[in-house]
Amino acid sequence: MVKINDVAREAGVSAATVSRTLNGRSSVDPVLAARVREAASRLGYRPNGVARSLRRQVTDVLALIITDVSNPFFTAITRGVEDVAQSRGLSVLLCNSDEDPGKESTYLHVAEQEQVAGVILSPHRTGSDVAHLRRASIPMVVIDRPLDEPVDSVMVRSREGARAATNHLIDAGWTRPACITGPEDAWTAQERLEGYLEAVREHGELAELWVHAPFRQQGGMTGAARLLDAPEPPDALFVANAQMALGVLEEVRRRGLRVGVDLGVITFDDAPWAPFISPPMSVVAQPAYDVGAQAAQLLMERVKGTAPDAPRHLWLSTMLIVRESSRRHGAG
Amino acid sequence: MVKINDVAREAGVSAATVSRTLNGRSSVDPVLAARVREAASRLGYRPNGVARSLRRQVTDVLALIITDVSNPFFTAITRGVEDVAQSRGLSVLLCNSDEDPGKESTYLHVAEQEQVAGVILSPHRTGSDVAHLRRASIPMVVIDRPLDEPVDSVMVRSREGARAATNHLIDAGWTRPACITGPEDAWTAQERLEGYLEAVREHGELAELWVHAPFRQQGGMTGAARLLDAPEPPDALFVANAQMALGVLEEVRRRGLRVGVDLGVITFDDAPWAPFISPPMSVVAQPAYDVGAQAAQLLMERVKGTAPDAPRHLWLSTMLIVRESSRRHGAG
DNA sequence: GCTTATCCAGAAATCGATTACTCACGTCAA
DNA sequence: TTGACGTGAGTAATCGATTTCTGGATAAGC
Repeated sequence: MVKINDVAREAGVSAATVSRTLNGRSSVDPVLAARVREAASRLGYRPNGVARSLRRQVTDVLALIITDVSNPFFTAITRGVEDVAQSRGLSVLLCNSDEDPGKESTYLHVAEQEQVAGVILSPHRTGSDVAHLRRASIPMVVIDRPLDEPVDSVMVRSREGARAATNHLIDAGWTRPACITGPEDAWTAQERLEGYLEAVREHGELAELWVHAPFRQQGGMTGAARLLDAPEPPDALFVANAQMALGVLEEVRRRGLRVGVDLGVITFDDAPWAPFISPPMSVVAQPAYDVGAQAAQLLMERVKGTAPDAPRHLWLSTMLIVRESSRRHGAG
Repeated sequence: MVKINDVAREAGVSAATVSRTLNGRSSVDPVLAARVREAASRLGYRPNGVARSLRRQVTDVLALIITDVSNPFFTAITRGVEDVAQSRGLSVLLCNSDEDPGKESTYLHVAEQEQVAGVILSPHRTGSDVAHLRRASIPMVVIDRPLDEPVDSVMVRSREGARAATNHLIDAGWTRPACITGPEDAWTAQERLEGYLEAVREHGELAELWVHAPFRQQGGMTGAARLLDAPEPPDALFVANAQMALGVLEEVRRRGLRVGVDLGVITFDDAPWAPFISPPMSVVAQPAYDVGAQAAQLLMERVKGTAPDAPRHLWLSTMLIVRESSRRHGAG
């Protein structure tokens, strides 16, 4: 490895001058500067980021702590974060917490230890412990779920989306809509259930049918099975995320039910495949990429110190996209 | 921030003893050790990872440089890498190069600057410049595509998979199978095209029909359009990745063609939605998660120095999964 | 009982950059 | 001509942990 002193020797100046030249923070004689630059490129000098970070007390790294990149919602968020970070010259440390408070807290430790410039966190519970980050004054932006702390956040109006989806099912003529939502301790799961319940209650007379299940394909399967095995099964399902929706489809198919005829289905998340399944899936689209990009933006401002003291809260809206799975077709 | 000296003072010992106690590399009087541990936990001491990395000359971070996390193949790889890394106490720096040599090389710089423990790279071209990493003696594992360097690699037998897929189309009764593959300069695109050509040539008499297009949904659309607009269009398509396949479906649908009747389709990558589209998509499944997990494993051995000098090359097999889209159904 | 080996804690060097401080040299104004 | 001031380069301190070096105390061996 070629170090700053090697460059200094090669250029016949001091290390300080090399540093000043390369960082441009203070003026350097053009002649020396040229010599430094020439020497640096001849030797292929690349400053040691670790040493720099230690001295400057900040790194060029953001930590992104989410539950699971495989979830298309988070995949898109990740892309959004990475794009913004990249454009600002930062890198992203990807952390999957898998809804496991232990993993989440391990990663929060890591973020602190590695002195990341900032953290984007999708907290498992509203009580996630970020005291350490706060103490280390590492800026943070929370996404997708709230946190009991005064920090910036970028959220999605889940509840409204859920309500709209459920209302749409009812308007389409389904009479027993049910909700398959995520785990009880997941805020988004609760919100979507709430939205469902609001819609159902607005219409009176309707049964309130729901189950909690893990936010995964398997969860969708078992959730659907439990609902459909009930004495009075639902005739339509509002599903709380895309991965679950695939499980629901699996179970529905296994039972030989026809989506759009025997059963209406609508789900959260406009996964890229939604238009192509049979029948095309109606969805509540979340602006996932934007959630990531905006969160990264807010974080950058905090990192640079150009943000106001008070925490900012962005609420992004969902969009109801009606395709076929939620429409009621005659059974012919 | 509480530092090692604070702990030392609190415990009434020297910083060296605190370090020794907490790292357990050398023996420390049990009484002192207990005092240190107690002090550390009372103060909530967390060693500064940057300082540690500077001294130890390695970080606890791996760089994963891929083209795009949004591609389900890479999403799964990412998960595989992250799981193994996490179990070994390392973190993953996620880098999307978007098939852009510039971005790729920027990220290789970052990896070197940040002194990552190792790099997992899906190189854009076989000539990607990793000389710097080599000079910095940062271990590396290459995935998905080869590199003109003697480094560990984990690859997929793409060509065989492509051949099997094409043979399957032919066996199913399609007479003019075509291939929609990735960009000309992408190795996997070439390999899959080669596999297609091998199969076609084995059968003699068959037309060789193919187009190159970007490995994205849009690319699949335009690729399909170009093929289908030809004077003698194909009657079956072998598509080189999942994202393109969605584009192909879009175009096919736009033209009112029926998959499985007017047109056979099979694609690379068993995306989670493949069974659920209409008709269910036949695929060549790649062991994506394993590619990531194995690569991480190999890398860990290199990092620890327990690997043999000679580079190791793992070749993982694909699996042909026949569903409906590739079968030939009567047009009635 | 004396010498040698062993063990362990503290002092100090180290990792590689950045930056506060110091000082030499020039310029300009009085 | 001299003093004040400004510019810019070098010296050395600094970031916070790890680790080598050093020396004192104890144990073992003859």
